[in-house]
Amino acid sequence: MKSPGKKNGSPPTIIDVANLAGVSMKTVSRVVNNEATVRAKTRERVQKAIDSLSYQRNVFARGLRADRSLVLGLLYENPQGDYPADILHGALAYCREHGYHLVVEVLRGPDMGGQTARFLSQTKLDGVFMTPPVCDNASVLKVLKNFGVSYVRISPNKPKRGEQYIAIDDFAASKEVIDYLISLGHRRIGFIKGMPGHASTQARLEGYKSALEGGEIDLDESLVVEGNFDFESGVLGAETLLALSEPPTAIFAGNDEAAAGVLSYAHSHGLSAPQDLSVCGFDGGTISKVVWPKLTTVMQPIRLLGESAVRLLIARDGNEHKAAKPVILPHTLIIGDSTARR
Amino acid sequence: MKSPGKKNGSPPTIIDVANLAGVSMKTVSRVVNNEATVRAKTRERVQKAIDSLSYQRNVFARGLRADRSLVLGLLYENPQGDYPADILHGALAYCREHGYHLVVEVLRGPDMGGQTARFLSQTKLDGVFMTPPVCDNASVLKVLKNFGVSYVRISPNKPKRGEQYIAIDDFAASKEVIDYLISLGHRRIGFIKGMPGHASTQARLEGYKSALEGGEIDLDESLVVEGNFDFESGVLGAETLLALSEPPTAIFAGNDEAAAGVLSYAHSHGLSAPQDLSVCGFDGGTISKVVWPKLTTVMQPIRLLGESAVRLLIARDGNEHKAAKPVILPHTLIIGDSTARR
DNA sequence: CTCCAAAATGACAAGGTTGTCAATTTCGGT
DNA sequence: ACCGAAATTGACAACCTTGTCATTTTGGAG
Repeated sequence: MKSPGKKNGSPPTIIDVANLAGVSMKTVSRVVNNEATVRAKTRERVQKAIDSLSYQRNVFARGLRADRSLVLGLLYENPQGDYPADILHGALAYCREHGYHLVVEVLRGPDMGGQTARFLSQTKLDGVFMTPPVCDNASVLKVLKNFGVSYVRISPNKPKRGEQYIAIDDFAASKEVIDYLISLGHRRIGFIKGMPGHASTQARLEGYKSALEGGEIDLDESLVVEGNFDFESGVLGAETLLALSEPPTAIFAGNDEAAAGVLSYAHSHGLSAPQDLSVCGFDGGTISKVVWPKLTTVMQPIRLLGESAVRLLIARDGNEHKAAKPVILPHTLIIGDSTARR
Repeated sequence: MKSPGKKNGSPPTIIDVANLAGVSMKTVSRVVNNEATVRAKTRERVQKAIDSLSYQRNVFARGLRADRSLVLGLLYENPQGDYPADILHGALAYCREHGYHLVVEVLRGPDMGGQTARFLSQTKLDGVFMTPPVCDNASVLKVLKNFGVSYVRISPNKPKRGEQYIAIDDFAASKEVIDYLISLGHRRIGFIKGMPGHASTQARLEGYKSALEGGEIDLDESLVVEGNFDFESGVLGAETLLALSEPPTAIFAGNDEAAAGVLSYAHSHGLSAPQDLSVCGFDGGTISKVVWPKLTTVMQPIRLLGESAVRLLIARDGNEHKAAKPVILPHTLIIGDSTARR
């Protein structure tokens, strides 16, 4: 079963297209690469030939000749859980659509910069994108600059003006959650922080504070406890908060996994949610849907994060100094069964 | 910061190595490709030159010239959830280690064979691996054979003797779970099946039956209900089972997600696990750890599945008729908090 | 020591694309 | 209709590796 339009076994080359369209192979190359200096009429004729032969450029020949490799890199630290997996899925889908490949490198330990350097010197990459905490690692960023590799940061810590990054509006999303809890009559709301150093940890805390202020509730520092985005920190956070002399009636955990920890602690101590305690998470992935009760949470478009990162890198690939505007993706407040009127 | 040993900007080529070692580039090529006909002494000299220049062969030039592309493919249907993500992770890691790339293709709808054919005619692949249900799709397998692409099936339905596939021993694992429940004193054990057509669905059911037999418990068909590996089917399964005039004291769901559904149904109907009902899952991923109570489940080495698939493909790439032995990976019974003595 | 087969090595081309730069065409202004 | 500048197109080399096939070297038998 051969694909239609082929005369012999081997796939059509740029020369076949050129012959059919009656132009030189260089002009075909120009069309394929979307270069500007081709007359519309010529372009159309070439495109028709491309379609009729279902020509696809040979990735290897291109990679060999051009300076671009058509390979992008994803750097991250912790390959567990929904978050990186979804990023990866989104990125892969978009890469494939556009003929790019994706290599993944997991960075670990103290010398991330060195690992990055080794990685880059072995693989010629057209661009790199990173999730926290890698995207906030100074030595990694330095190496990337030295190698002249363009990069996109996902949810970075302190993005500089004009730097290319992608994020959601953690501040606003967090504020929405707390506003919702306040609207349900809650006035003592616990907050379990995310991983220290993560940009979103800080932004979500600010959103929390801002919402309290808007609701004319005084901030009680004892209601804000440490955490790091995992199940165990949810358990510990709940333990601390519920041991207070005046415990909270609602807890906003740093993310869904931590919220699951809160639920778990509550259940095992005879508290039922949402009757005795309202719980909110953040992420909106699988976890929020399989725990009982289903979490009220913020849905992040995580796949879209990965997809957007790749889109930006591909758009920039070649066109060196494209304006680098940050991309802020939309979020959605999901009302689950884990929150109730006080 | 350049990598050590490079004189100018561009990386060393096979010619640089040849000059340094005092041989022809062809001989270097032979060493790099581990071909047999190189004298030990020569090989050593070349290897030293390779090391001192930290030469790495250009993937594109190789791909262009050689018949092999160094690209493997992963075909699957449903890119959601832990399972495919973990497969992908394991596969990607091993690919990178060995200089291979990985492209991912999601097949959907009725014409999987046609999609596969289109995919293969566009990309020269050195091998393909598939998860269920793609790996059981007859038209896909036929297309793969027609194209002469070697493939590995993960958890296939009816593997033929001598065919290359990877799986865990679902039968034994399931039996272990039921044996454990029996050892806790349970005698009425509900079983929620997995997705129809999946090999593991059948194997786990057989394991269930075998264990009952071993425990001298008569099979009650009403305790076995349909399902399809998702949360909702766990909810529905629990509803059906718990509505029986003589309901089960323990339920073994098809996988963790379905088990989470069972827990959810139980909780919302005033039953607490494990006191009123023991629940078991299957997979051992994130879900089993974030629900309350933590699930008793079977841990599958999912990442290892992906890694092994790639390992087999790479080993076979080139050496056409390597003996194709099935690979059975080990599983582990994880005792959680969702099961208790009856 | 010579000869021969087998083993080891080398010379050269080919693979499909894009960069460079030269050649040709187009088009606005006279 | 003609000129010159700008736009468009084309010829050819180069990218790096491996397959083919010829050549050289090795090592053992005579």
